[in-house]
Amino acid sequence: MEALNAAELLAALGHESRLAIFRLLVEAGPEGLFASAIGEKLTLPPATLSFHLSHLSRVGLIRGQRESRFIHYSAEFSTMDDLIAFLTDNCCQNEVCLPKTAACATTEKRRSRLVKASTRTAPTAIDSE
Amino acid sequence: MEALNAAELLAALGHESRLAIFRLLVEAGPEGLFASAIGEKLTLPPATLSFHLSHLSRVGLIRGQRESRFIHYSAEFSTMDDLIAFLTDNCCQNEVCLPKTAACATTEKRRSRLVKASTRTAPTAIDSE
DNA sequence: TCCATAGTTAAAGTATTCTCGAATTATAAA
DNA sequence: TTTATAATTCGAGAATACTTTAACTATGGA
Repeated sequence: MEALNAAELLAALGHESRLAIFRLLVEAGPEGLFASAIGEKLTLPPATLSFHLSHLSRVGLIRGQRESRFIHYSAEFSTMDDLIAFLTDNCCQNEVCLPKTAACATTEKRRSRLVKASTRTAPTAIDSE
Repeated sequence: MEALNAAELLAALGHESRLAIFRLLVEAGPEGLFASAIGEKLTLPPATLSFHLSHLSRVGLIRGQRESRFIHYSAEFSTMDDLIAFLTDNCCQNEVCLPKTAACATTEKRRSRLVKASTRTAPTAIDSE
């Protein structure tokens, strides 16, 4: 996987159709789904579906693999994980967070998996493994 | 806070400047920062900064509060938390995830805090308390 | 009151993204 | 072969989003 921009990942998910596709694949788990199944569930025209699938693939959130005439898509869980880690990393300057902010509480657990890539004032890239 | 769309939250974060603003505020913690301090750190023209601050405010990711001549912004941690919960909710159909997918592992911990709002094929809203 | 500062809003131009029909590629079956 | 199916790429129009200058509002101090 390439070094990628967190903003790019978030922008990719920041669209109803792409988010729906991604959630479908997250729910489906490692087995994933065929493109046609996704298209049926979401009733998207083939060209539109393909556009969004390739966008999600490009940023590394999903992965497609041809199987005979079909293409089999699955979520890239590690990318999602890196993204979540990025969002919560260095939360509250690593001080103890307020009771409500569970997001911060998980930061420590994720930290070990985190590839450090963000500078403090210009957060930019996530290097995946 | 209003019922909001997860895609809207993600789209709001899916822009370099807004993500940088948000991360700055996440790092700053509950104390937050003045708008002017954000502008200086990121060197954004006032109008541009204001545009992005109001976008982030509108979707509920940050909050601004006037303090004399300054406006004091802080991250809405609960919104970020809801968003992360949404992303990982129902991951792998709640089966045990592969070793790598820590995002799934945290789903259970977050579930208790989750306001159920997503339908399976058309994920849409996050109701924040 | 008048001026300076912090920040927002308005408006308009520019750029980017989204959608979907039509054409195209890849595979498989008749 | 020829035909059918699964999916992608092309291309052009429509819709959104981004940036910026200029004008405006709000607050505080001289």
